[in-house]
Parts: sequence; structure tokens; C-alpha cells
Amino acid sequence: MKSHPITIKDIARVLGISPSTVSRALKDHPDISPKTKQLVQTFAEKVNYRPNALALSLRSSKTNTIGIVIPEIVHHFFSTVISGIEDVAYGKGFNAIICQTNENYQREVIDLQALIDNRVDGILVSMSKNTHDFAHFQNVQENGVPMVFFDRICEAISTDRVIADDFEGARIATKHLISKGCKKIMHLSAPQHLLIGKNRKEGFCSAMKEHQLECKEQFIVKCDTRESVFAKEDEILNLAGSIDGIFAVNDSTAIAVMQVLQRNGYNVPKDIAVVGFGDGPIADIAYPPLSTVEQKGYIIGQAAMNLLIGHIEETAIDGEFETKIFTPELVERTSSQLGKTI
Amino acid sequence: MKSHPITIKDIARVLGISPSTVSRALKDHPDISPKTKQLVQTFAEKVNYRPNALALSLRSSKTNTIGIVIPEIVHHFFSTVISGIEDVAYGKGFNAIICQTNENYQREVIDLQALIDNRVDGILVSMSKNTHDFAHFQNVQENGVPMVFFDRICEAISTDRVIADDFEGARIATKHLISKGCKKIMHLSAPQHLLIGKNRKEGFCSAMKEHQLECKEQFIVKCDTRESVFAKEDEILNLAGSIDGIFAVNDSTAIAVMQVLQRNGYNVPKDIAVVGFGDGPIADIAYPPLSTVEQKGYIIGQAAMNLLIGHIEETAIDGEFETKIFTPELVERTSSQLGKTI
DNA sequence: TTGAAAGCGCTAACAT
DNA sequence: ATGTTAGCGCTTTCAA
Repeated sequence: MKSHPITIKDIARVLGISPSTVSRALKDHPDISPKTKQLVQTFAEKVNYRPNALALSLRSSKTNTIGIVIPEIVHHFFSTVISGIEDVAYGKGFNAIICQTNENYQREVIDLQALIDNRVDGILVSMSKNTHDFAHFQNVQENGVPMVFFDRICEAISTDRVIADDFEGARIATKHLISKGCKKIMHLSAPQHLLIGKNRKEGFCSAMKEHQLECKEQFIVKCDTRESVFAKEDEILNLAGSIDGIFAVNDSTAIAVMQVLQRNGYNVPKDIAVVGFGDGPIADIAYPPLSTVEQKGYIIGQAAMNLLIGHIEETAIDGEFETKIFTPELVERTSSQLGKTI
Repeated sequence: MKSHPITIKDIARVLGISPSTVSRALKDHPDISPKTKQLVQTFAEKVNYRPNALALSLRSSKTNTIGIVIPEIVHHFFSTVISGIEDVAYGKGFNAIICQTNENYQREVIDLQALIDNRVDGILVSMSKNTHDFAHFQNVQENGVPMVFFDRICEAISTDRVIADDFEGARIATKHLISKGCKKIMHLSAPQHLLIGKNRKEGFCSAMKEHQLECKEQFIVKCDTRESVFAKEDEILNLAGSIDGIFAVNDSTAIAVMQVLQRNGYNVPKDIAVVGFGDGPIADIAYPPLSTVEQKGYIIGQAAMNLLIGHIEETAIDGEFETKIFTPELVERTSSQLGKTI
């Protein structure tokens, strides 16, 4: 079966005409006589001729392929973004090469170079946590390859960006707790050198202050994973008696803290109301169902791809960059109904 | 910045030597004098020369790219498989083009053709649910492109395959319930025209019969999503009084049925023990934590990619195909501890 | 030790 | 209406 694929030359030889005629006939060029067209097209169909995309790309320096560089694929938010990208890309005839960096800076560098080498038409990037040097991003730009950042953007590089509004999302979550009657709210926070950690904490404080509530450092506990909640169980329980609400930096942390509280005699949401920050389908499954703010991953993916297409097709103005911000949406479930017994 | 990338010709012109010499010097060809090599390599380095992967591919008919065709990216199992594929691929210098079919047969056909057109070195496929015609898979083979199926395999096509052993996984889950003292076990099943539905149900029955327990049709309820559990709530509750265990075809169904039972006064696992079938990180978060059998997505991805590499590099024997089967592993948590109050 | 030429598959300017 | 030629960037045989 390894018989090489049919080429235009093959067709030309068999039909006794020149390759250029075949090429033209195949694309309905007006110069070619209907008879020849018919002949060529029928034959091509019969032998199942398919143009070699590589040859086309080499000639046109257009691959109809874009690259995606992402820290992790196994992550509900990221895979949702990819899905949004894919669907828009598909509609426009683009293929997507996906590179997973595993939060590894070196791999990010290599992946980007590989994409450039493969002459992708554009690149979508969500930066790794461990990236502190940005020369490889500049390199992309110096190679004239359009690039759009999403979610984990790089502030040092001027490009299009698509992000979720973490600050506002945190404000929404916190204000929701306040509206349910919470006055002493604890925040479980992510590291402050990460933008999401910083922005969500600041959003939390902003909402508290807006309602003349205190945003005590003491009530801000650094934990952002299930494991870290269990590790800080004592610290959390020490404070639990003096709070009536918790805003957690993500859903798994929120769910873990509910479990810790429940195990220790607290009732959620009767005694303490809890709100998370959306990173997946787990909120629905939690007990009690978790109120959370949902990040719109699919839409973010679509928006990023659309911005990229703008630059690839040069409908966007070169050198002018846009930042699209999507505000998360409150999904109210049971965990935040302070005072309610379940 | 849109200055075209440096080519070998450019280097040759500047250095006043021929392109072939440059090409050879760059790859340390023994014929070239050390002096010329040094000259060329230093210069290439300086101007940041990068070979055009497209040109290389066209010449060598080797793209170092593989294609992945998958029903859905936003799915813990599939994204885990992709992650396994990616990591092996990366280690061997392959890029991965990912195509999401959204369970759409037409799109599967188009995606496969696009991969062939782009001359990928090999293809990994997990078939869409709606695929009943297999000519497009045959087409891949006729084009001489190595192909490996994973998880959703196509029995009509002879290729390498990598699958999870659903039958055995279901047996393990069921036997676990039996070992906990369950005698009247309900099965929440997926449609029987899907292999996973069929195999898991048969595994269930096999385990029951092995222990001289009845595998009553009446105790087999067709529901395999959260929503379908709620839709069949009445039917399930009608039976709930006469059962002491439930084996659900997947975790989200298992968790939903626990919630339905709990809402209606049943205690899980005291009255009824529940076991799921692993499709994600939700088992840990459920209340009570869900016992389940875990599918080894990452390993399946790695295995599939390794098989594919075998055919790409022709270390595998042409025309001889292998099927790798990975048996899921029981992860015992609280939901299956019949008789235990939580 | 280096260069010239041909070719991977395709297209387009330039003949005819 | 069709053919010839050159070239996209690279490698490799053949010749010098």
C-alpha cells in the first residue's frame, strides 16, 4: 500500500498533457477548455487525487495551521478553551498543533521554536507558571508570527490578550456572600506572585471594603489545593468559630474546606456559607452543591482564535492590540445560603 | 518584522559559497573543511538560522507530526490520554495535531483526510459514537499511514489497538460490592450498542453469576448521565428498597444516584453501597467519597503512541497488529462500605 | 573540498 | 487553450 500518493505530474503523464494544465483544470481556471477540465477532474476524482498540503504550504508560505501552547491539557478550564479554539479553527479551515508545556519553561521555549519552524500561521499561548524570561515570545514576534495570549498572559509582551476578569469575579463572589448576610469572611488564597492569586484576593478585599467590612490578613489563609486545605486544617478550624463565610480561590479548595468543616461539626451553609471560583464540573457534584463563579473557557477560546484570525488575515491593524476581558458569572447553588439547613 | 526568514541560500550568498556547502557544513558533513564548517556554523548561529521544516518534510516525506482524532477534548479521560500521547511524542520529537470530532461522523471523515493531506507520519484515533461506516479508516490505511485506535476502537479495521478492559473493570467493581456483603445489586447501564455499555454490563453479570447471584433485567436501569438519573428517579426509588448495592457505568451517574438516594432517606453506604467506573477526579470529591475503578488514561495514551512509533519507525512488523489491554484498578473509598454509617 | 543540477509537488508568470 | 520555466527551501548525486 505504500505506493506513493498520486501527484499532478502523474495525472499529466497519464493524460498526456502538461502539469500546469492539470493544475489549472483542477482549480477551474477560465483559460482551460471545458473538455480538458472535465477530463482532468473526472480522472482526478477517479484516482482519488489529493493535493499535497506540504507542497502548497511551502509555495504559499501559508500552512493553515495554528499552534497552541498550554501548560496542561488535563484541566477543565484549559481543555474547554482548547475546545473553543478548535471549533472556530475548524470553521475557518485551520488545523491546530497543541503543545503541552507541563509548566516547564524550557519546554515552552522549545515548543514555540518548533511551531515557528513548522511555519504555523499563528500561535495562541497561555504562559507557564515558571516562565520569567520572555525572549522566546519576542522571538515569535520577530519572526512575524501573529500571537495571542489567553488566560496566563505575559504583561511584558504587547499582543492581543484574552482573559477572565479575576478581580471582578472575586468581587462578585464576595458580594454574593455579603448579600446572603455574611460579615466575617475568610479567603483561601493562591500565591500572590500568580496573577490569579493576586487579582482574586484584591477583588475579595475590594468587595469587603465597599461594604465597610474588614479584610483582615488573619482571615486570609494561603491554600489553593485540596491537599493544602487538609494540611492547614488546624489553622482553618481555629478561625472557623469566628467566621460566617468563606470565599475560596478555586472550587476544589472550596469543596475541601466544606468537607473539613462538616467533619468537625459545622454545617454548610447554615453556620458558614461557601463560594468557590469556577474551575470545572465538580461544583455541581459537591455536597452541598457549590455556589461559584464560572469562567467562560469556551468563549475565551473562541475569542482568542478570532483575534488571531484577525491578524493572520490582516483584517486587524498591525501593531494595534486588543485585550478582551470576560467577566465570570455567578452560579448560585446551595453552599452559599447562609442560615439554611440542608 | 515580516522580513522573510533566513534561508541556506541567503547564507551562501553572504558567505560567497554555494548552498550545498552550507547545507553540508550545517550538518557536519565529513567532506567539508573545518574552516568552512566553523565559518558557516558561526554565521548561522549569529543570524539565528532555522531550517524550514516544511521544505524538509516535502523533501523527506517525513513530517515528524502525528494526528490525534478524538470525540471530545473536554473529558477527563480523553484529555488524560492526550497528555500521555503528548509526553511520549515530545520525547521522540513529534508534534501532535489534535482534531476534535464532537462525535460527528462527517467531521471525523474530514479530519482524517486533512491529516492525510498534511502528510502526518501516523494517526491515533478514538472513534466517534456516530460512526458506522468505516471507509475513511480504510482510506488512511490505503494511503499507507500508520494508525492506532485507542479506547473507542473500530473492530472492522485491523490495526493496533489500545483499550481499557471494561469487562474486567466491571467485574472488579461488582466483586468488590459482593465482598462487602452486597447480594442484590442494581446496575445503571449505558446503551448496549456502545461497547462500554455492553462490556460493563456483561462484566457485571459475569461477576454476579460467578457468585451465584441473580443478574435480573429488572435491576438493570438504563441511565448513564447525571440527568438521566434524575429523569429515572422514580424507577430507581421503586427498586431502592429491595437492593443493597449499585454498580454504575460511570462516576457521574454513581454520584447522582447517591444524591437521589440520600435525598430520599437512604444512607450510603450503610443501606446501599455504591461503586462507579472511573472517569475523573470527581470521585474523591463526592459525598461520601466514591469507590470506583480507575481507567489508566495516561498509560493508554503512552502505549498508543509507542505502538504508533513502532509502525512509523518500522520496528513493528508490517501487517502484524497488537491489542494492548489495560485493566482498571479498584480505588476503594467510603461509598462501598456497606453497613457503615457516615 | 566544493559546486552545479535536479527534484520533492505545486503554481504562476511568461511564452506560444 | 496549453506548454515551458522557474522557484518555494532543502538535500544529494554527480562532476570537478
